[in-house]
Amino acid sequence: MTTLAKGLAVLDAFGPRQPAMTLSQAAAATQVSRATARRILRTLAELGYVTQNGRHFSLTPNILNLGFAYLSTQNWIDHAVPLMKDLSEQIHESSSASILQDSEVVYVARVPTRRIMSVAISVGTRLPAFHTSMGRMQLGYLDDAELWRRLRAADMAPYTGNTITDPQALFQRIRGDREQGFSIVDEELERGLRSIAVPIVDRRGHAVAALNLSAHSMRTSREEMQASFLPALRTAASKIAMFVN
Amino acid sequence: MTTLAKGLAVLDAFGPRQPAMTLSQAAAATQVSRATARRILRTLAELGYVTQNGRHFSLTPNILNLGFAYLSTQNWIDHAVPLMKDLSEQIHESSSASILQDSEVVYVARVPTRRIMSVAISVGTRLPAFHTSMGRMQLGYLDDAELWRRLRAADMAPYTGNTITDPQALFQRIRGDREQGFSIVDEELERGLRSIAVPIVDRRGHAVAALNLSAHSMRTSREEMQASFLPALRTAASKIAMFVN
DNA sequence: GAACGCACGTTCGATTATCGAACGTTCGGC
DNA sequence: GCCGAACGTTCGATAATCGAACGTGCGTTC
Repeated sequence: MTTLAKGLAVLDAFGPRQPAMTLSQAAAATQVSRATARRILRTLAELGYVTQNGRHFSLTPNILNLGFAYLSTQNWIDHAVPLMKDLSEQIHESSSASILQDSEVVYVARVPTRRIMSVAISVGTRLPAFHTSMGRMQLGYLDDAELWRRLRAADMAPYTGNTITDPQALFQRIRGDREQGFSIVDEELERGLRSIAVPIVDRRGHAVAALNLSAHSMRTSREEMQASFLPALRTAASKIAMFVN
Repeated sequence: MTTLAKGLAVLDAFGPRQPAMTLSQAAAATQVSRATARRILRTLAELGYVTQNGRHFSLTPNILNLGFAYLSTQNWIDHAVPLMKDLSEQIHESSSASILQDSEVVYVARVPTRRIMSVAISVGTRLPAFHTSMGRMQLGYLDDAELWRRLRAADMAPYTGNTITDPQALFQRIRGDREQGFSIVDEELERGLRSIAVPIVDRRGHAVAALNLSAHSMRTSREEMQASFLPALRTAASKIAMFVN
């Protein structure tokens, strides 16, 4: 394990549970010696990524630069947000964009209306790809071998009674969603939550991201989603797609 | 310069201008040898922070984790967003929260309505503290010596004809804003933009952040801001303050 | 189309930063 | 106010790191 890896591990160790850590706590949390933790924290402090008051080290807003370096490389996101806002206002529901990363989707843009999910979704949030509409849509663009690899790698713990956990069933569902060009997921991640997603496809035909709308399952039926959400969602996605390279 | 510092410099080197870099480009951009850049990029790839396709390395969404590590240490932000949304809906204008970092404010939460600024503001965006309402409000909580230090350090390039660039005048303005408990900035950063900010104060009396509302200067007068925006803004800020430690 | 030049990625021994164990220090409990 | 434990710090042995040299692939020229 290199110093760089350890340093990043230290940064990663900070979180809601550990907003501030002493040298020893950081060492324990990242499995490095105290001497190492000391050097790393000193370096990070010099670079302005952490501050030390007393014995406790805590993160500074400077590390936002690192995190947002990724977002700033994805120029299309900037163009997507206003389009998503229009979409959200037209449908009166929250809209999100996410990209697929292994077996998770990572939210990269979000226009919320009222909150319906128990967990607060924001940019950077990760959700299990196999149980979300945006995840399934993007997984559908993988070839069979790769899709099966990820199906085997992911743990299929059910979130609700509706969660599809059978790999074979998931495989067919994902292939079917790809076929029809959209994915609707009904209360598989959370009771009362229904969402619909379409892919954002670049000019080479690759799905670089997915765009969705989500709503209360009681208020919006599957049919209603397909009839009234889908056309607007597709229009927005194709507009956004014009900005991806 | 340690390896950790160089590694972080490489991550930092990625941006809108350089979404993808070859090994040599990264080396040149960060002033390290190609051998060093090679090892760093290999390590970052192993950790999943960058991917290599062909000769080009690019960032993966994993680095968002790093950025959001900071936000997740600031628990109050999660509680602030719904309150800001209420505020924004009540006033029909965008609301933002930011924290002061040296001579810049860093946006940590934002609830947009229609867009009025030329640059898109999002979480992580930085603006010059001395020419923003949120910045001035937080600067007002520094003691004289520290405030003067930052006044001297900042470059005072005017953004519009209204921008206050005289240090003495800025000092008095900041002290006055602190006195009255709010700051209104009129078209100093961008023509047509007027905004009002109040501090978010912890129980020790420190300003941990600022909260603002911004509007078109033509549509909302200074007096109107103070009369109708300020009370709601103050209420929201004091509610948010209850969540800061 | 072949030869050249150039820039790139890669390799390897000298060098330097790094790590584990021992040391001094501070804090909390009794 | 003493003791014990956990903490931060130091320093020589060690292992990762760096600069210079190497081989390779690509574009350019004649």
